Amino acid sequence: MEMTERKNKILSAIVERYIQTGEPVGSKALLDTLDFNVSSATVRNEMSDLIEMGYLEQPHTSAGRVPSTEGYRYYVEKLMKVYDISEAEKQLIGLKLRDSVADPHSLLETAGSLLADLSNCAAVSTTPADSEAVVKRVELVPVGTHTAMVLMLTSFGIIKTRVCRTESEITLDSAQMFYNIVGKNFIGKPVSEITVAKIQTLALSLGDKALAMIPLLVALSELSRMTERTELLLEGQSNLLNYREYERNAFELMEFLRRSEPLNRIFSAKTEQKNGQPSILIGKENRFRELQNSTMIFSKYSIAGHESGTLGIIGPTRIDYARLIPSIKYMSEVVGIMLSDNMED
Amino acid sequence: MEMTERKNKILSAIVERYIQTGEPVGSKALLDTLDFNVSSATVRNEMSDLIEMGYLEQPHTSAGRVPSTEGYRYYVEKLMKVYDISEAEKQLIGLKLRDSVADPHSLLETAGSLLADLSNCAAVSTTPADSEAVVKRVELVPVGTHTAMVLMLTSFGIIKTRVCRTESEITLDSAQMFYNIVGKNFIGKPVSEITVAKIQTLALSLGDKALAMIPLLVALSELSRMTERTELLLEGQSNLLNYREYERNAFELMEFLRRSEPLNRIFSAKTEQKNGQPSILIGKENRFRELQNSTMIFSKYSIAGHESGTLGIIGPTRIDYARLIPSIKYMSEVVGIMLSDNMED
DNA sequence: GTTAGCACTCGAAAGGTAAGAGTGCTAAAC
DNA sequence: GTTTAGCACTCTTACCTTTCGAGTGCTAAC
Repeated sequence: MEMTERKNKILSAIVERYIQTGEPVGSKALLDTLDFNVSSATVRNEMSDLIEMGYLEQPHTSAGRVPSTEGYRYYVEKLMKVYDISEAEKQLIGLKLRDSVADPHSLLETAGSLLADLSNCAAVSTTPADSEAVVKRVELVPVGTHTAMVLMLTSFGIIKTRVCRTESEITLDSAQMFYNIVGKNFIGKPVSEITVAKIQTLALSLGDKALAMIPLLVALSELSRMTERTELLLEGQSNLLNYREYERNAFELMEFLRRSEPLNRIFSAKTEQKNGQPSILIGKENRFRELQNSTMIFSKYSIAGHESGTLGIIGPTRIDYARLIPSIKYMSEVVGIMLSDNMED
Repeated sequence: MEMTERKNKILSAIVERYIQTGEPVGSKALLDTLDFNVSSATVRNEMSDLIEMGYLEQPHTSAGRVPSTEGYRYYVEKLMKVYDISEAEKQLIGLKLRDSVADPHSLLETAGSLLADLSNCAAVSTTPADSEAVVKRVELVPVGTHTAMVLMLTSFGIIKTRVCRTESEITLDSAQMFYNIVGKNFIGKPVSEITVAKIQTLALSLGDKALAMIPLLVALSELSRMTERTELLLEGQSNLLNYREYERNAFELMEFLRRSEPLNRIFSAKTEQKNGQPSILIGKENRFRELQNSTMIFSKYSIAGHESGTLGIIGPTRIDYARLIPSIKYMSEVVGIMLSDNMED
């Protein structure tokens, strides 16, 4: 069967109405929405075609229709008219984000919470990570006789610090030694090369100085791990409780979101992020059972051209695609720009 | 009416059974639990006395009894036999916490998530804060030509850092100038004195150098704000969804927890934390409507003798007091010790 | 191809009944 | 005076039935 212009309009109207109300849509209720005059019977005929084509579903015989995963997909790809994000919203986003631009973690946290409020869904974000990052600079800031802060700057402009304690006193000499070791072995190398194993071999060659150096070097390797590994931030989970569709299994979904590995796997899957458009996974398109009643929309943000992290939302399938897709796109762009700005020079 | 030994035992049995099952406790059901032989009628008589005394409530005539706020309070103060926290649990806590001892934020996060798992409730914790902290040391670590990291160490051993960007290039001279200004005006002073207002007056006396200094000084003032202000961390909210008592209003409670001010107000209220015991607020004892079906148990942790933050849980009133109170106490002690250790010297 | 008409389906809401848990009271037993 | 058996009573829960209405699918006519 072919999609006709009228079928398109009807499907579109059903999806949009269902997104609004969350109730199955009946043939009569649609009539006011449609911009052409037909009877409910005609609409019914069209609807039953749409069911046959797989775009609609019927919870039970005497109820209205509900879009299927395929229906949403068709709507998103062919029918939806994407709203332009309003100037006011842009302003708001810019303002809020600028407030916490200082460190990536809090920027992503703010972005997530903003997105959660905007969408009435749960928002997820990942802090920037890059296993290909290269160590650009390392500093040791003595803070006490036995305490120092190790600071690492990577090629992507991300600065990470870690306080560390040593058994033996930190002297000018030992600091110098640390810089020597770091300069010779780590500066200019990818963070992935700063491993505990490597540090152990290094320690062997240090003799009795090893004891003083090891805690500092271990701290450095931990900084490297932090740079490689992304942190997953979750905001506004409680928003999900407002949806009928999660009445029964909100706990299951929330627990799922807490375990960050599956989400990370989704994000890192080779999703074809077509020309900068957010990725969308609707209902049954999700591989994880826990998400099959949900939709995820997410977008990678790039720091200086490198896809470094992800920003997105999770909600029921009847999410407001037309409004939220551009918001997420815009937000991830802004986040990327702000983080890129931070690494200037 | 007087409490008798038998009334005590009955009340105790009711509370403990209700904590376990969450169902109103009937007179017959109690008989097996009691270590003396009476008929259900006798128990009923005692129960109706306990209702008169305000320790029990009846959801409706033909249901069993449920402890009232006063009933729990009496149980907690007079009847409860506090379990000793097991060695295994101590070990587990120590192990998990040691893993993330590096920075206070992640330590508190781990502690909260541990507590949430342990209790099956939501856990809250606050990062250490002290408005009386004194600036001990400030460092400026240039990171790029226009980027530097400002580091502040306070008397309580807490290190905070912030990346900051300047319009004009950061030179050795400007760094020296920064150190001079800081040394003269801020070192040894309470963080509360580093205000934007103060910085503005300072800037006036700097003439054309002001432009270079202001971003750095503002960063410093922001660090001070961060030191004064605590951050509230929330873990395991989704655990609450498992309780019947939150079926209706889980959303309300979660939203309440998200707004951190009320919780901060509760924590900072002059709660008589008697000889190191955790504070307990049961049901109606809570001033906030949203918490009147809940119990909070929380304990302050001290860094080097100063109460610096709070660690606790929020759950239904039928929380396992006897097991959780010692856990929270122990955990807050350990957290305090670990954070104090960090500031040694 | 469209529409009016109508029988039909099914869920949600409302009412009615029965079962069961638990009570409160009374009067007798200890 | 305390304890207990006995019993009528209360109230919730579950289950069943009925009713109502929204919405359908089909047919025949336009």
